[in-house]
Amino acid sequence: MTEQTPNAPPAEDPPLSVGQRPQTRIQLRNTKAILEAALDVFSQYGFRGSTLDQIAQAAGLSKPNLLYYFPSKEAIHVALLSGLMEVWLAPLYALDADGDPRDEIMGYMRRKLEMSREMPRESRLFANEVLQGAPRFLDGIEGELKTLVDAKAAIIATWSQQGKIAAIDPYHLIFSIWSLTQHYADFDVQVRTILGPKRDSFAEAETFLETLFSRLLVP
Amino acid sequence: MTEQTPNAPPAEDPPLSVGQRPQTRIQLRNTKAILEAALDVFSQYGFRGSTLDQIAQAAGLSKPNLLYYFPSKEAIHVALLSGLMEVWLAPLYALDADGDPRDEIMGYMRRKLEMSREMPRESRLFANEVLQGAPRFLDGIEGELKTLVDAKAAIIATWSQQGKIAAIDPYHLIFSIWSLTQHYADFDVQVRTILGPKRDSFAEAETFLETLFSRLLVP
DNA sequence: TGATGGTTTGACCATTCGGGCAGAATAGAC
DNA sequence: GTCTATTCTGCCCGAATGGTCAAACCATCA
Repeated sequence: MTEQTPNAPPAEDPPLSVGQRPQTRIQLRNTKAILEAALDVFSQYGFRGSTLDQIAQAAGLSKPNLLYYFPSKEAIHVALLSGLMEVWLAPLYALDADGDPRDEIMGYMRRKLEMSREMPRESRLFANEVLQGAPRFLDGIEGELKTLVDAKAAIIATWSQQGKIAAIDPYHLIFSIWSLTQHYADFDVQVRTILGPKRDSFAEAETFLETLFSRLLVP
Repeated sequence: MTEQTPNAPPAEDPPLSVGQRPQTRIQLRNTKAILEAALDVFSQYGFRGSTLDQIAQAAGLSKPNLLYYFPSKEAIHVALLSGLMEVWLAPLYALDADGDPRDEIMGYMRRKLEMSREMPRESRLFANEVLQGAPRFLDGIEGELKTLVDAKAAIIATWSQQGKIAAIDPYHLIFSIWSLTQHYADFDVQVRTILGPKRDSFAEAETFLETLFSRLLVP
């Protein structure tokens, strides 16, 4: 429940004046509440499927009050996306070129699965956005994400060439980690329905993915 | 009042393949055009993100004319979903208990990947729906889908126990096939952006997934 | 050719939605 | 307590949106 997200409030979106205002306690509390509520709503209904009224109600504010802190619905969405970007990419940033190849990749997979379990809303938020062509997020994908993936893929490629892991395409390895881990968050309803209420999908997923990637990485 | 004419235009049946109503040529053509257009629109924008005007325009019809063939926006969506269900599940239906275990599973994976390549709109349609909690499709998931998966998982479990393939959870194996193949359709924008325009994501995916599942299945 | 029933449309409606605005309420410094 | 900048709200608006309906259109066949 407790969000310990180290996200800085949207530095690019000071509510009122153009000049950078020092955030008051109220501003901080409300922008936080708004982003939290928006995460709830956007991740469940997508951008167009969500309404300002929904978000306002979830945040315990009136609609005009919402618009006092953010200039538009889209601004909230963008603020959310970019604010969560670094959190979302942190596990991949942590992949260390100097670590043990197998451990690093398995660790990345584990952290990603952990994030799917702990932050399913964030996962669905990004999934919704990308699914619909990332109309408000292409910049992020083309920029920071691509840069990061390119860098880490290069590291993995080196490991491959050195025979420390199997000779597989590093990009598709990363894709496979994304898809397999996020699947349990994004398609949670489906997974749970098929597995039934008694099974712990994430616990089982961990075992399964451990096996899968162990076998995949063996040189 | 042509309110509930029993033999008239489709009130609730999938007009395409299943319906055996005495359909006019015009009815057939237009319902087909509507569902085709709706697939385009719904798969791109999700249910709430799509408008009747969009669908009508894509189908080359007027909005009232749309509503002459389908009673509501939701009816179109449901008709689409249920109409496509059998197509979507066909690859899994084809998994044969009497075939060679490895071939059957690898074949299923290949057919699924092929479907992601050939029918990305359908993939995104289901993805959108499930992502948002499958509000209009839970029946399908709880019913036909779960039944089918249970049946095929049992087959795979047998193969596992007989040592013909690795001892892995059959449900998660199926999930992994879904997630890895559909990822290339659902997150197409992301995949293409990261790989760049010159690389053929699906061709590479085939190679990669071939390796991945070969290694995973080995007893 | 005229009758008939399926097909199409323009005009319309109620609701919802994103957003604007003036002014009231309030917090915090003095 | 006063004052001021910040925060909040009631009320409004124009544009979309899902959906309705009576009338018009048109293909077909007796």
